[in-house]
Amino acid sequence: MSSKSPIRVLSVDDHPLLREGIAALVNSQPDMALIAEASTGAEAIQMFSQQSPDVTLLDLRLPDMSGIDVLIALRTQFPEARIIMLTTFEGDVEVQRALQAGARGYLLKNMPPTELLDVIRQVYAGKKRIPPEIASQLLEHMSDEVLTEREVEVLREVADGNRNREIAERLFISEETVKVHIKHIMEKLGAADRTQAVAIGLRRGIIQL
Amino acid sequence: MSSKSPIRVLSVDDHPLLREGIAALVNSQPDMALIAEASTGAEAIQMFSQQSPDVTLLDLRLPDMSGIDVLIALRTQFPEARIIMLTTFEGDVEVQRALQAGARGYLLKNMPPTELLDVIRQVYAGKKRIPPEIASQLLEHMSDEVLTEREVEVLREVADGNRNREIAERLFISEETVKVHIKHIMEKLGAADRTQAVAIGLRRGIIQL
DNA sequence: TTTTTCGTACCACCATCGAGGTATTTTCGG
DNA sequence: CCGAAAATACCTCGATGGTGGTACGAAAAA
Repeated sequence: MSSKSPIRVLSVDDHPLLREGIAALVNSQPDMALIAEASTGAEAIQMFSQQSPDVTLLDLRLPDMSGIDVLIALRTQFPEARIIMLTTFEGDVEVQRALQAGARGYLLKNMPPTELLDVIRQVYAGKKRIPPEIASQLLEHMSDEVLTEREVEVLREVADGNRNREIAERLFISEETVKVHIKHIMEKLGAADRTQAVAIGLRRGIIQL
Repeated sequence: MSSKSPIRVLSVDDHPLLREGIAALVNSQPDMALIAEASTGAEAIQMFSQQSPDVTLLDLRLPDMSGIDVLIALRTQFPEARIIMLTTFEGDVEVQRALQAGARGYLLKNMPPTELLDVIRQVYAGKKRIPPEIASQLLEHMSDEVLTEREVEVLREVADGNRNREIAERLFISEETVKVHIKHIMEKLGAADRTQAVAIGLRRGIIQL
């Protein structure tokens, strides 16, 4: 066992302090080695290409692009990439999209370090690992209908405080169509009005502030 | 200089990985020493009482209570406590409340480590230190009128998707009064309608999801 | 190919919201 | 003790939002 080569880990996060913590943790394990770090999506893709890490820890929020997009880019170029998403929040939509895009793990940043090490080893061994609290939250909205692209777009406009007429102008559609979209959004999210739809959309990670 | 006793630092954060990063960073400095850590507000207060740190790094979001409340509790018991708030977000209201409650510094977690070290030294030396980007954001809303307790309460109800009549029932006031409150809220926040008021309230940290 | 989903659009109708104004009581700081 | 601010309440009225129903073309899935 001690002769095996260590698990080569790439850490992608825009918080230097957190990267520092991950580095200390990973390097303290005899069977792991942090081989590279990145703080942006572009850097992440470059580093991955150069280093071909065994396991990649990927933050969901990066300065230049969404972690999901990095995930998709990496999995497209390197289908066998083993990637664990790391995030502060628990919007179920983000989790769902990450898993669909091929993430092998999904961790909250406030989890105990042993949990992270455990997940790294499991994912390296080819398994998938999602903590129970995230899995259950995911199941809760499993049967929910998903908003379409257009609906998300409209919801964003609503969150900006635009009136139906303004949204219509901005999206080059009629006010009536906007109403239909909003009706569907409220039905799908179980919201009583547009305001609650925005609140739910934010809580579930469908839109961002 | 080398004979001086080091700056004794207490780190309070519910993210073990981040604490690990802070520990590594602080302990790498010859003039600093991390003497204790805490992951909850209660722990933080206990640790502070026991250790009397020179500088305390305090996360804004803790599992048991708000970082602001911890800050207030500490400053009440120990008026000379030198506390630096550390957070992921930039709601100006949080910053303002923290500074009013006597925080000596306010840092975002994605800042470079040298910045943190710098602030620790400055605060230890008795100075206040708020990074320019936070200060400017604060100034932007300096002249804004502040929402009253009641208005915040109403805004929370609005965010939950309640209609005016429902809010009236829940708060035991008339629907007309609710309208007046909402009118004032929109005026103060510069919102076009209730929905945008909620979005702004969330962005500025006036209400939480 | 047929069926379903999505986006588009229109209509009528009622509920709700928001603007504008006035007024009373309480509370709090000067 | 007085003035300002806050919370309460009522009124009117025009603007906006949300419900229900129908419809059609395109694209995607079956």
